[in-house]
Amino acid sequence: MDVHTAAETGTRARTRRAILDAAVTVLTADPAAALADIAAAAGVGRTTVHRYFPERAELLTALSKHVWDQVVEATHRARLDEGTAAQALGRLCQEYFDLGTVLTLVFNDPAQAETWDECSPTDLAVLDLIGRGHRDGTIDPAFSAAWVRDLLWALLYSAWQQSTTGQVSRHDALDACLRALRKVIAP
Amino acid sequence: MDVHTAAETGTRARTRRAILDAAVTVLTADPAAALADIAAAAGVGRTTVHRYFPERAELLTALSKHVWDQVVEATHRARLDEGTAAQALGRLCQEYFDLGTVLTLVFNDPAQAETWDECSPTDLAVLDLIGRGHRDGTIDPAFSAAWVRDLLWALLYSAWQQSTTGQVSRHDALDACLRALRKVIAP
DNA sequence: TACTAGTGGAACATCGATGTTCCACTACGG
DNA sequence: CCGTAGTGGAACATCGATGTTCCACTAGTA
Repeated sequence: MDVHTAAETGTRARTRRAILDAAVTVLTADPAAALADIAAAAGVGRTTVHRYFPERAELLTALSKHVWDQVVEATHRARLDEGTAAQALGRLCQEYFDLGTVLTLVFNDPAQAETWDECSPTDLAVLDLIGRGHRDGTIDPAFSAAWVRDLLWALLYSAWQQSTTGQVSRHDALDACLRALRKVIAP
Repeated sequence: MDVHTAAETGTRARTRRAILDAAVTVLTADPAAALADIAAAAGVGRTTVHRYFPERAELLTALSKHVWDQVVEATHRARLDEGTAAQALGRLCQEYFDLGTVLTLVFNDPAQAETWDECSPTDLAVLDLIGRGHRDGTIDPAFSAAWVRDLLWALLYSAWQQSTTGQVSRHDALDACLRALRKVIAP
């Protein structure tokens, strides 16, 4: 069957996906959740989880990669090199926001820090974008690139917080997030 | 001896304090850390930890209260009713920043959420302060009170992040944090 | 000096999460 | 209809964290 090299068959891919999605949901709520909880959330048996990810660490690694791939895609969709840097940063903010609380998972997990490499191409692209904003005058040079990047994440975290606790609609949360971002980076 | 009602003797108070401080440090780095790690960090035996906090949950509760007390004190020191609301919010930001990463602990712990009551007097005082800012014209009314409060935490988180990773000095991190805060809330 | 509070460590029992094995069941394509 | 991929569940072994008990040690103090 050569399962390892070829793409997995439909059923297997679907089950694998279901487990990863459930893991995102459950682990976001409780990073120390047991595999049994994840299996239940995915609607599969605990045995099946072990069939796809023999060890917990492997599930976490795959999960990290799963989320990471989404980040790379989202960053790509934001077309960082089009328009002014401030506009591109706004698009990036929207794209990341759509990924949901997923990101807080890997973002806060110290064990997966190596996967979330600060020097990854994506992170560098974001820093470059902010540097471009410093030069094209659409981002306040008084704030360092690293600070603006961290600020972006912090604002997203707040926005997710607001929309999760149910006080605010997703749309309003994103709107406030974008307005705050623009105000801060405005030169 | 009536240990329970009277204040604890010097030695006991000191040991208790050492355990709580160590717990803050260790649990901030890894929320799932074992009691043995906390004991080691505190420089006491694991048995001693159990002597002060028979169950892990009791340690977490005491820890939460420990941190919470610091927040209440910091809020008080910020003298929220003096000067303009924007000035007071700046002072509050500084006071909270000085508490360090301690706050991210309770802030992120879902199990301790009830202690961190959203409707606590302190939280209400902060929301009132922002409301005052809306009226006295020093805080942009386009941002709701809850959003500004969450924003404050988000900025603090970023600032701590920056100063922890060692790229930026504590002073510079706080400075950037305050400047960002002022820019966002400026009407 | 003797007494006591406080401590550290060894040893043990317990519990929950993890990982493994095995078997029965179901869906599905030949 | 039969064989196979995929699955669920029971049962078991293991491991680490937790909680408990007991005893020996040390620093103060009457």
